[in-house]
Amino acid sequence: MEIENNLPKTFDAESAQDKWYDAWMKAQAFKPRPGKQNKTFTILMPPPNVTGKLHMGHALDATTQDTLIRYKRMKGFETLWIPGTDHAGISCQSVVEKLIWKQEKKNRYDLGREEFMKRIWAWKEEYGSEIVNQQKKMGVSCDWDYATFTLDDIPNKAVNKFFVMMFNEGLIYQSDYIVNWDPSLQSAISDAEVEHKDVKGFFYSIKYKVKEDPNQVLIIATTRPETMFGDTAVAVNPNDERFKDLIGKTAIVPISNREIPIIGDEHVDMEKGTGCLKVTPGHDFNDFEIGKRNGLQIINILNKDGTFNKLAPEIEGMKPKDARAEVERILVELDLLVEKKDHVHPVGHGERSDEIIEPMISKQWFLNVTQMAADAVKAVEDGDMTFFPKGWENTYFSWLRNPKDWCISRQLWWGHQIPVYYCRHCDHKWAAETKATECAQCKHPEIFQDPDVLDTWFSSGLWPMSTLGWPDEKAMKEKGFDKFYPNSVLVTGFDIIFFWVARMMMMGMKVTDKAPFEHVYIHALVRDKQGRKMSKSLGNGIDPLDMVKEYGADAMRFTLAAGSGYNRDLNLDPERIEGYRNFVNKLWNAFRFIHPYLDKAKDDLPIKSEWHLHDKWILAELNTVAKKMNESLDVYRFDEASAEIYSFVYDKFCSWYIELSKNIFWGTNEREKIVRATMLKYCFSKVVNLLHPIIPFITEEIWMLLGNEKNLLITQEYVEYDKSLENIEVQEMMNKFIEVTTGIRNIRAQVNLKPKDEIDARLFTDDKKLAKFIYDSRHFLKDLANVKSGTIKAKISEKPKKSASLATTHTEIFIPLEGLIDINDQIHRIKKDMEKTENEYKKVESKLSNEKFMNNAPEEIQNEVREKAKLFQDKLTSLNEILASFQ
RNA sequence: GGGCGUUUAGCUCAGCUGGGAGAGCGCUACCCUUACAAGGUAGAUGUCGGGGGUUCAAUCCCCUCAACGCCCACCA
Repeated sequence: MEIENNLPKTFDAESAQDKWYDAWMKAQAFKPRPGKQNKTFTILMPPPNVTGKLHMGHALDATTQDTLIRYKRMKGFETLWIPGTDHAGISCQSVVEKLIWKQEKKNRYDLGREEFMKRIWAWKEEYGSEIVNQQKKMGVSCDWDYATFTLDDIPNKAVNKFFVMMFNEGLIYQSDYIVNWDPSLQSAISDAEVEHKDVKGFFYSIKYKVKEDPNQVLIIATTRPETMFGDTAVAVNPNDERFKDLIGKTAIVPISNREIPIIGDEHVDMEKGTGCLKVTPGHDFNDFEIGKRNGLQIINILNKDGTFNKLAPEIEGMKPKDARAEVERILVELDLLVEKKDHVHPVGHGERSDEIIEPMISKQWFLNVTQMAADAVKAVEDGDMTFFPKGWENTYFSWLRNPKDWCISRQLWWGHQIPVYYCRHCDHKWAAETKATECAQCKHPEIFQDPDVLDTWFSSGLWPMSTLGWPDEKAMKEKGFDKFYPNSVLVTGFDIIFFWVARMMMMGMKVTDKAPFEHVYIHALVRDKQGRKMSKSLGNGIDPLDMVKEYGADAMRFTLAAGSGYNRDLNLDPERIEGYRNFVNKLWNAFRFIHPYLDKAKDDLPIKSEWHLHDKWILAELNTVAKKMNESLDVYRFDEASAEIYSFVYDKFCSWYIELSKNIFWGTNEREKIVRATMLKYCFSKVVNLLHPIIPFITEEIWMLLGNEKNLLITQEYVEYDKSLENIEVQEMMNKFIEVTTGIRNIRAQVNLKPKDEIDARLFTDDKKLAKFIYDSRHFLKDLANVKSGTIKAKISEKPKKSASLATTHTEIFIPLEGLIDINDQIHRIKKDMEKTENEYKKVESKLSNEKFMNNAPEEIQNEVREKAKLFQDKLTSLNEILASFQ
């Protein structure tokens, strides 16, 4: 009989994606809704940059968080997933600056602050939402009504409020400091934004004359001779016998012929270079420290754009690279250059601009984080916040246990302008939450606001609160601050544990006294299949949207979930996505199989007495999977959860249960058909339910086709473990049955039987339950291994002669094929198996005969070993029997 | 230099509190069998990085060596 099937042979991912995303939105399925748990579950999405294009890191973020939120939603939590975007100060500003320069050959100063800001906002409005559309393609089920942009009104208020709080507590202060100056951005950037790269350069040895003794010359080694215009001392180690006498004397800086003191400072490494160090406090971090210790003068010889200023007249206007060459030329001319040799050394580069960073003195705002950092450490130590995997707390601690004050000002325009005002009239300086129009002290209207903006992470640190309305009381009420703060879990990559996690902890606890989340799940970083970082320069990036297009969002999500556990890297090979696309398709085709029988299926399971052994088995297996999936997802082991359901679908459901159903559907017993159809529908409902958090689209589609046109799967209750379905006995029996069936197939393959060749199988076992199980399943062996006839007898019975044979630990299998098989080949195979089994037997036997083992090993283990020994023995006996049958 | 981590099948990785080495992909052979060739059936492959120790028993615990990766510090 031909079965009509109007479903397409492959799953159409693309149309399902759009269809179901719209349906979920329409049903408002992403909005928080009280459930049976009577608890909330909140996730805060790490806000992608507005400049951004979706990359694999976002895809992983989206997959893990969406899987969690869908899982918890189905479990009956009142779930809220908050999306948002970040203004990304530096990178966004530089993108727009570059664009304007390209189109109009104008920089931001040409346009002026107001006009430039207008342009950047316009750019943001046009391109800033791109990433949101891309996220939707992947099925993220966040509540878009909560979407927040870091420069929105409320985050803005939050920033000002927090700033003023800290300012008034005296924790925010302004100081001259040596900062990492990015000449291309013309802004200070934080230590953490500086990336050190090895660069090929030279080590120059230069003569510095000593004033007091014209014959004496100090040889100073440096990689940066051009900074000598900023030298304000020469330092030697006070313990260095070679130079001890020089301390207190005066050195003369070459070229400019300035006189500078020779000082002693422990920092100087006697082994390194020549043991003499030129000290340039204005342009070197260590020298800055030396300068502070010794009260040295600071000379700034650089302009903001990184060129030299008039204090270095010989190289004024040059960039460091040219300046270095020029200084070298002059030194050679003056015969002051002793040596120049190749030298590779690390040089700081701006993470975003990739420009060489110049250490430079400037006035910056700082936040004293000493106490906040200590509190943030304590919260984790006390278990108020837990890292998954736990090891990441070390990274967190290592940052926060040695906190350096946070340089929070940036010389940019795009961002939150620092809410500090200055009065031109009375010189008063104050911080205000709302825009000031007159001096807080003398009421004079001639005031101006600090031109700098705050580090992007300043607003990011307040994100868990500001997205829920803080500090606006009305907004907090509307958004349910009290209900959803603290968040349940934060999902992010380890690269921003300090940048973001630590700062949210510090700031959140400062304001609310509570850690902003209970758990932090740190996922892997996505790399290419060779383990390299995906980057533009390597060109090895994989665009998630390309993958979605090619394989479907579900396939990509499953791949990412299957790769996410407690690992640190996720090496992604598109071939893996293809593999899981095949899995998605397998699921689809399994559904196509049951589809024609659905009209026979009842809504409720039949009474237990009607359950076939195979039914009991599949329900027990399904139940086991449900248990493991719940357990795994609870602790963020997406890899385990994926593997469980994957192997269930392939190795249990498709390979056996569906195969075992064909005989029934092709038979004539209508009642059996109804029972089986009901079972299949039931199992399939559970399977798509279990899979939904990971692959939402196909599961929602199948759920509908299973006859649930009115109820969306997204709002169903997640399958949980059910003790009444447990059935270890049937599971064991079925495993043996599978072993026997595979054994028969194995023999068929060995002797090159064609699938069409029918066989007669003679089975011998002493396991009576198994014998009955096989007998009850005898009709199925026709479909499974093309067994036409056969017998099951006790092992003691007479065996057929010269058959193709094989033994398991419980059953001997004989396929009488005399004349068709090579007897020697058979004997060879049996002997080989025997050898292997003997080896295994010896291993366990040696344990049993080991007195120490018998005295020390726990009884449980001893029993297990005894059990194994018996099984191997049984198998050996069987193999001997078979061998005898060839005599 | 300081810290963290990794090393298990050709590739990517899993192996929880020690007790017979696993998965996916790839590979080989046979099969277009009425859900699926994006498939089926069967199969091969590992001194669990090296060395030492603890233990009745070590892929798992301890020490040590090696290789690799990441983070931090470092422009003499």
